[in-house]
Amino acid sequence: MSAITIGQLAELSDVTTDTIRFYEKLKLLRPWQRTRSGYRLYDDSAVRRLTFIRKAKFLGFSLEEIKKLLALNATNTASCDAMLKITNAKILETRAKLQDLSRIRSILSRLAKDCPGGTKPISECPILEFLHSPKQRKPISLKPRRR
Amino acid sequence: MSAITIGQLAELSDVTTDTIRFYEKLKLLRPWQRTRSGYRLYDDSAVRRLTFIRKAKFLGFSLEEIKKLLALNATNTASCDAMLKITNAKILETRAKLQDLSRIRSILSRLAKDCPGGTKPISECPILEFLHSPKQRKPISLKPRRR
DNA sequence: TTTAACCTTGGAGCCCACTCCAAGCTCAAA
DNA sequence: TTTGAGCTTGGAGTGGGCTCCAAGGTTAAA
Repeated sequence: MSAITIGQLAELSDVTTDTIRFYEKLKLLRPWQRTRSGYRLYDDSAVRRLTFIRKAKFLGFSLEEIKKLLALNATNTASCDAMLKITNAKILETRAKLQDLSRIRSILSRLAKDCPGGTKPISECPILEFLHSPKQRKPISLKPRRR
Repeated sequence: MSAITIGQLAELSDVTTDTIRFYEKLKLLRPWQRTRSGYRLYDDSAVRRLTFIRKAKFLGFSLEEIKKLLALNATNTASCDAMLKITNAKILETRAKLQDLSRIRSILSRLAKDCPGGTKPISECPILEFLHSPKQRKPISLKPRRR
């Protein structure tokens, strides 16, 4: 069992010491113990825990959500079902974002295609025209579904 | 030329008066004039300007970027080319975000597919296993398989 | 004339996930 | 023993886009 300092943990986990202390404040991570002088000491499980946090963050979970994931992980009563439910919810969330973004991309692409570019005066630019037009027109619909 | 108050403009544009004042602070929008008592008065062009801002925001432009768009729009020397360039940059940006999200979705989907759900103890959950694994390993690659 | 709704300003607060700082203590190497 | 890197704490700042508030002035309708 190797005890490491916060700086070493930071190095190993590719985060800053500030981030580790910040996670501690949010109760995501606690040092295994402290030296008499108050230095935080961590064991290997801290590295695994930080890996967990980083990967979950990468998948789009907020730190609050990650806290729940870690809590779930710590129980021995919970079943896979719980994780699957959370994952499915995140999939839906991600799909919704993808759809929004994809709609935006297609609008932008159409505008770029319609814009002649070159030296045509900007007063006739179809992109600016679109941005000024009060409502979505037939071929391009605007409303985000939620809000 | 109908002069309207900030409240009426807000109503017409579906934003709050606070937002309008906030945009004014950022120099995105100025009242056409003030009454003697200091009330802001707007004309129709303010509605169009707010429409412009809302639509550009929807397309993913930041308020700072929108300021530049509005400036461009106000010149009579600029050409379509400038708008096209900005639009193409935003398309690239959007595509990058789409790719990131799409990668995340495919990882999540794969994890959901691999998780048996039901009452299987969470200690054997492949999703948690993935979150703990230090690097992407063989069976679950972070790279999308197809595309 | 009264009242309620509207407007004014400056400034603070919010969300999220950090990031930076100051003042001081501890530790390992030379 | 000295030096310099590393650690401690609490608190403030960042960014983007608002959102809310207090204290007071203005306006339109009844």
